[in-house]
Amino acid sequence: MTEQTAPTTAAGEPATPRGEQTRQLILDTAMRLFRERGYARTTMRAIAQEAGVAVGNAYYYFGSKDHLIQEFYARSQVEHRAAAQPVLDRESDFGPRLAGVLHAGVDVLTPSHGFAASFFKTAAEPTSPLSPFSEESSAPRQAAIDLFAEVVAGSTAKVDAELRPQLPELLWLAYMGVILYWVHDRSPGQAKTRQLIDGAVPLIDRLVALSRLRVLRPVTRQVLDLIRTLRH
Amino acid sequence: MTEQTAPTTAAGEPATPRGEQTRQLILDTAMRLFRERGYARTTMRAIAQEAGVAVGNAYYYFGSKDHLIQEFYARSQVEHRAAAQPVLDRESDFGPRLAGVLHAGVDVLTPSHGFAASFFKTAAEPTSPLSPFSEESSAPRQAAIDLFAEVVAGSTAKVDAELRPQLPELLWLAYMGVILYWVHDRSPGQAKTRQLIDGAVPLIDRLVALSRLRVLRPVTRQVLDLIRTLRH
DNA sequence: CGCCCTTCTTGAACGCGTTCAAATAAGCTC
DNA sequence: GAGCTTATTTGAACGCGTTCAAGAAGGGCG
Repeated sequence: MTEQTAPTTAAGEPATPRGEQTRQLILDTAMRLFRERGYARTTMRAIAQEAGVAVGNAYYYFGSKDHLIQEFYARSQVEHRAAAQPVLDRESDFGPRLAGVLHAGVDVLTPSHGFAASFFKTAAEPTSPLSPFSEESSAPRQAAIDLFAEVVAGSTAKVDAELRPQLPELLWLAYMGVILYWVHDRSPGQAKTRQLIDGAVPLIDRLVALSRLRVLRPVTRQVLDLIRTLRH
Repeated sequence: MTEQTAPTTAAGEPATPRGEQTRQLILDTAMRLFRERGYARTTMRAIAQEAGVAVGNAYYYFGSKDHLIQEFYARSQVEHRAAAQPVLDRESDFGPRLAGVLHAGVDVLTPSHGFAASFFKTAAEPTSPLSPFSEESSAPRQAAIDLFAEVVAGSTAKVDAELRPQLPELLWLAYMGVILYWVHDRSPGQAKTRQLIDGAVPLIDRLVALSRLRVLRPVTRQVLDLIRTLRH
């Protein structure tokens, strides 16, 4: 009652469509149940019942159960960006910046490790719009890549001129690798994923530094050519 | 009628249990339908009907629809091994051996690209027994790793002593990466995956050679330590 | 208010993967 | 062959994600 119910702005388009509250209600309920019971054991009927709506109503807002996950991704991405801010403000060296951002990503996801693992498969399906490589995910993906662009741009590291434009996407790819490991990581608190980050970052740091060496120029170019070829 | 029906060997255990024919029939039917219609659009009812058995009978032999895929993996692995044999016989240099084996793997999978992509997600799920990292897949995984061990063992390449025992598994991991790319590869005939192999193999070759250099010893060790730590 | 159009909501129904108690066939021992 | 045990086969039934025809609720306009 205290909330405004679907006001219409002076402009033609409604600021918040009527169903926005219902949408959020369903989404919040779904996330809660996913966390409580896991993805597979949370039924659409249960989500609808707990949210106090009909099953079909959930499908009015979300095309499928999988689409609820896409919302989860979007939320996580925003959280990741926020969690990374202090690191970006504080650090100026490339290594610590990268490590901080990677750790921030894992930090954000940690509470969801249990159920994130169970629906990870959906994201891995190439034909799925949920794939991180898909057209439909291009917005959150680009946001993530931009985050790594900030890691590079704000650092004092000197990067090979040819490597520089490719680097953010490569770092994002490395992040996807970290996530892949994290999903499979059954160590307590996913401690091994932390070790992976702390072990891999110095290597990446060194690799980036080495790419400028005259001797390694041909190799650098060879790698970059390959990557450019393989990109769609 | 011309076939032997469930003979019993002199030893206690039956060479072919009675249901083996039914099992193979269901499996062959399933593979045919997967190829014809894709994984998702092939129903268990359709498999059973085409094979001329009841639905429940399929579940007597295969715990789930996903388990049919596991059989597909096992078959593919055997085919891969066979397809790699000529390369292993012919080549003695590390690079060509590795490239040949990787290409052989893709060769074997190519006819199934359409439906392999659609069920790839099941393999990616960490909790699934179908995951290439899972306990249940350890037999076919080990067979695959052994194949890469042959790539190394039979080659004239000199490999760093510390790297050598880890190398087969690392190459298998690289192969998994190739498969991951292949699954997402929509270029005609998956030509880009071929480019990936041809581009990556020289790099791997060079990296392996470099690992013996005294200057790079610390880095090599650092990488290997990290890998050992991360392995479960 | 009465009318119309859009947005939202409902729940029964469909097809799917999967389960399971019951029925049947096969082999073994006497 | 009779009886027993194990291996195999059946198909109805369950719960799930999803669809969709039907209706309810708003809001704009005369």
